[in-house]
Amino acid sequence: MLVRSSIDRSSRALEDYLMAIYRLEELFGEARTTVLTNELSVKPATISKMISKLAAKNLIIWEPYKGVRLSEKGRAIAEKIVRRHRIAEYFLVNILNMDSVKAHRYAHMMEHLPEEFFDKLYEFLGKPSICPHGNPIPGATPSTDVLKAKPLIKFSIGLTIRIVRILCTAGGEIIADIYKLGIDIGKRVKIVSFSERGIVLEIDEKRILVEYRYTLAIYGVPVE
Amino acid sequence: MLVRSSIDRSSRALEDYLMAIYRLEELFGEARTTVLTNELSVKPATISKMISKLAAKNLIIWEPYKGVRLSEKGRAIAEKIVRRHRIAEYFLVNILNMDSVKAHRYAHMMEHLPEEFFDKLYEFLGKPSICPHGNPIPGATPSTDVLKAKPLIKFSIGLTIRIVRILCTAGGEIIADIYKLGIDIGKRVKIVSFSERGIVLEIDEKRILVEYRYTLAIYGVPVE
DNA sequence: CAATATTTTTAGACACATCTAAGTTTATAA
DNA sequence: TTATAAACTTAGATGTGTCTAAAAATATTG
Repeated sequence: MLVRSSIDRSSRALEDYLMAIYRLEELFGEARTTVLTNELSVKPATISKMISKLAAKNLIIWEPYKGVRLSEKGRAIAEKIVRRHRIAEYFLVNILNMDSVKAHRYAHMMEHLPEEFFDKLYEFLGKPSICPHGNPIPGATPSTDVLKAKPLIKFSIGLTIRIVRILCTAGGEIIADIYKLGIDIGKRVKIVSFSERGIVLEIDEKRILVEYRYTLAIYGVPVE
Repeated sequence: MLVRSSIDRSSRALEDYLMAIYRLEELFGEARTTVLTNELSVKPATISKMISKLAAKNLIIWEPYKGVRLSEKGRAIAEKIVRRHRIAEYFLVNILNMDSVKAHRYAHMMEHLPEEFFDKLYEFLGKPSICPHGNPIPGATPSTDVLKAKPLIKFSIGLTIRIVRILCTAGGEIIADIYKLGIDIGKRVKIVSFSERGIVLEIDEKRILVEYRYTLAIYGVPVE
């Protein structure tokens, strides 16, 4: 079979879909068609068609009209891509001095480069264990903080939480919005109350309302 | 219009074709269908079809059954990609310690990443003026050596030449073969004679025959 | 709980780069 | 210089990922 020397076209879409599903599963426990629509900038009909292909390849588990989750096989592939993505992000932020939102977008373009590139890059970077958003790089030993961290929504009123990681979606809009609110890795926030729309947080002596769709992505640990 | 966050598919093929034509033009003065076939690992019919598309877009000048050359417009695009390719190669060899043949292959996969990535990377690398194969990085000020260098085939018998640059093709087979012969940037070779098949060179006190298709790619300057 | 709105899927068309097969042009050799 | 070989192009088919339009399932609301 002939092999183009550029990045293989066929595996690209597949990897993008698995990545998107991985992220949504991380956030919501499952991936719905409409949400994938935003993640992949593609019409619902396209998502449906691709979903049935991925399901036929046993990469995902599909309950029609309900949603999809990754199979073991699919998750294994997705985790490889997540690793590449986070190594790329680390490089873009810490070596090339890109802001972390832009880095996220560019990392998405780099994540289809071959494994060996990332092995070399990872070596050069000194084998970091987390990406700039605090998310663990698969393969590295995660810190206890990262392991213990839970989404803000899981903590009770009154607790002060140190932000440890922020989950990312494909477009990067969610992380951009979150950083705009003044939330960042290492910052401390206090859970003030739960309203209908979101969580009221105290951060830098100010109170802000953070919508639930964001608080699902913000992981932290209680401050002793 | 919807925009995928991954690298745009449509521009990929176009960029690959322009790059291949650029390289063959550099080597042979024009690009023929059969040769493009090797460069792009694609059947002749495909080359023909793509050539007529590129010609319709005024990116190349096409004389059917004769060959193609880049138009001004096409050359401008190709030079951007060449720049990206050579910056990537420099990074892969000098920072990630890849051997230069493999770097060439990987650079080919990276060369479709966006301009800004390469601007940042170029900055980080200290704005080098040549790639690891000695080829100038467009935009940088080239050294006089690079400007004066000519292919070995242009020099007369008896001259000693210092190798300055080695032109590359897509697959990287040519550079790999050349390096295997013991030829490398900075080395001195003496033009012994011209045979039917190639040039007899004296290198490291040994005489070797280098086929003409290789000598076209090997650029050097006479040693005073 | 019935009507309506939203989400999801199916069906079918399209663009794109590729292929094979066949025809045309150019080059080579007897 | 004609016959044969090689290079190149055209025509038409295929696979993949996308789209629109319409149908089906699920969720929401009066």
